[in-house]
Amino acid sequence: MATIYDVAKMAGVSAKTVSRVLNKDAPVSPKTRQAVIRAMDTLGYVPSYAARSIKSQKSGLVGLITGAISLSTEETASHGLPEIQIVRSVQHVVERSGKTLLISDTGGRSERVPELIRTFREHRVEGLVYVADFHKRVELPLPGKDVVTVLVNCFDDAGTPCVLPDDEAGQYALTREVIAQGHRRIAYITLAERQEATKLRLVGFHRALAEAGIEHDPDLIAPTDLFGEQGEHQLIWDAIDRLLKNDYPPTVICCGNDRLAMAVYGILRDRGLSIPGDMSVVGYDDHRLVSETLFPALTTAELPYFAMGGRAAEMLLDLIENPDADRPSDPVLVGGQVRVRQSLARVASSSDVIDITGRRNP
Amino acid sequence: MATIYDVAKMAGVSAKTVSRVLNKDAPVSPKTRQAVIRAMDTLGYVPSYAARSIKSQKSGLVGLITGAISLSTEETASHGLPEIQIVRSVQHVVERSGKTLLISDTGGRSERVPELIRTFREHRVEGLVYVADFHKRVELPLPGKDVVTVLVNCFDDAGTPCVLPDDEAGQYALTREVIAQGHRRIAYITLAERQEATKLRLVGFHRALAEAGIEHDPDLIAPTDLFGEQGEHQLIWDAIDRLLKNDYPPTVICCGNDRLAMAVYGILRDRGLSIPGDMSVVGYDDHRLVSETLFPALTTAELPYFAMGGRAAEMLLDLIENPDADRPSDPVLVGGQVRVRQSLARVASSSDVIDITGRRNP
DNA sequence: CGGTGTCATGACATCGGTGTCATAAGGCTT
DNA sequence: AAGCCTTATGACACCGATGTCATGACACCG
Repeated sequence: MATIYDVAKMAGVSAKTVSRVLNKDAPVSPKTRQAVIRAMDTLGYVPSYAARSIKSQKSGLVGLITGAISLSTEETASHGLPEIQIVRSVQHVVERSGKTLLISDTGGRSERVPELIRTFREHRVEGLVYVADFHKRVELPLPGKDVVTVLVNCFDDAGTPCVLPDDEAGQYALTREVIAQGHRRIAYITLAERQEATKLRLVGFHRALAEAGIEHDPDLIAPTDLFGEQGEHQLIWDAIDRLLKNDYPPTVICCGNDRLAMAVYGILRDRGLSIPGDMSVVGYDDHRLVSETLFPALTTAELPYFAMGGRAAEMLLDLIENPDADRPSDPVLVGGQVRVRQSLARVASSSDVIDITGRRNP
Repeated sequence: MATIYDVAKMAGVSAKTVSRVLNKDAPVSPKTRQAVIRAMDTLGYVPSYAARSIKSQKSGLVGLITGAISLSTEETASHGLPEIQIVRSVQHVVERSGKTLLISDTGGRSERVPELIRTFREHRVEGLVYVADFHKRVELPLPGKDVVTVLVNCFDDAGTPCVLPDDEAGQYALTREVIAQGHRRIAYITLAERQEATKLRLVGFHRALAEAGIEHDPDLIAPTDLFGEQGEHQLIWDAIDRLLKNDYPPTVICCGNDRLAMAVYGILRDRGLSIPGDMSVVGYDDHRLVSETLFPALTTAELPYFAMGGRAAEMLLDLIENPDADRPSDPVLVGGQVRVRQSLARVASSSDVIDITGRRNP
């Protein structure tokens, strides 16, 4: 590959002059500039980033680590949640800033993280982004003070800057929408309770119910601990079975995520219920592949992965620019939209009437 | 960040000796080695890749471009197909070889490709992988002879080495499985006919039918041109409507992909048909999120993205090692498994009986 | 005891750029 | 015409590693 000296020789000038043409940091006579540019074109010259960066002490690189990054040996059969959206938006923002993103995937083997960090440090990355596959607490080996770090979709106890989905607000808004459609008997099949998102969303769920004066009925909450194992359909079947056998069965089932809603669709119909005629179904995530394709299309709350990634990247670039500015100690929460689609039906006011008698909502 | 000179000074040796400890390319006395290692640890020293690579003339970098990379302005609302699996496996193989992968995403704006290539050349990548979101023909700006290139999930007219899914064999094997379950009236809702995959899979489909002595019935083929626009549910509804109104309706519907199958599930049930009791459904892709979660779980053919990425990465690394070896001029085809799940039912031999009378299979 | 070989180590050049400073050429002032 | 300023350009050092070659210390041999 051609070097700046090859270009200089061909153009009959010094290397420094070529450098000036490249960087436009000093005047060059039009005639010389032309000759230099012609030589660069002829040789297909592209300046070497490596050579530049040893001199300038700036690598222009940012690292990103993704893929089941928790160091605790926790089962994490992440079922293809599109955390890739986070990566895409980080990429987008970083690239637009003129820097280059190095992406590493642990492939679920979190013990490799230190090794990846070492590689990043060899490349002198100026910043690091950690992306988790779902909202979780993590304990991470940090790269050191000279590499600023931002966490996305996860947080640690060390107070590392982080960007998180606002699960509480999301579930709250979604549940309000369900209530606005007249529903009063609202079931909720949650994900594993130990998940951060589950805890927060339950808070939002209950807040919306309380605000609407709907009393909490524990029989309508069905926790499921799914992690993509065999037999998870059976678990969901049982949960639904219990809900339907309730004396006052629900008119809508809220699901912990869109994937769960997909399974619920099949099971409800297998039991002869139509959606949303006999039962409304609501998801969470707005996993477009699922929510838009299911028939009928799924009402759900957006997990704002794209926005989160962008926000995190901007924070990181800012921290790289001003390393001494005091970093926000609180997590940055990003809210998402509620997407109302056909799976949520308006229910007749009969329940409202009964509501008034005080019998159905004890 | 500490340099090799800082380490040398602290250890009381020359930089070259530190280099020798790092690279183990010459004997160093145990005592000196200890002192050097202690100094490296104290300073948190990590050698600079940039400095190394200008000297060695090897960057140790491989570039990857993904995201709607066709240069023709073609509508490509890729609906989240997990081509990310390709990227993951390329990453895995490249990383294991000791090199580092640079990933760029065009974000659907293919006109940015030349710009991305320039950035890669600035970083002196030794090889380049192009990943397409679905099996397609492309016309690409190639980076030049000093950067070997491999295409994945796409091919060009210039004979660039490429790795493709064996769509013909996949659909053939899948259809054989359907036939083995006793089905004779087999419908096929295809994707857009201009897609490479569609053409090839139709060939495999017909080959399997012909081998089983089942005559081709054009009324059972329903092409749909879906690209995630509004109203695509209506298109699928119409296609199914036509199939069901057939005098001899099908006992199974094969779908162009798993996403389509997901929509078909909903529509069939909305019409009161149970799956697979009244109608079997078969997909393509083995998009696990969909195929395993749908109830009942979906029978489908694997699109071997993971294997394809690994294969492509190995090819590329090989080409980097031996740039002069004659490259394979034919596409490398990678086959996938057939995944039989509950959505495909065995049909009673009644059809076999009728088969013999020759009335149902005209 | 001098010569020779081995081992451990260092001085210095080099890779491809950029920052610093010097200098030649030309135009303007007085 | 001498002096001065501006403009365009080049020589050289430097960034952080590694390759080449030299050198000093020491052991071994005859």
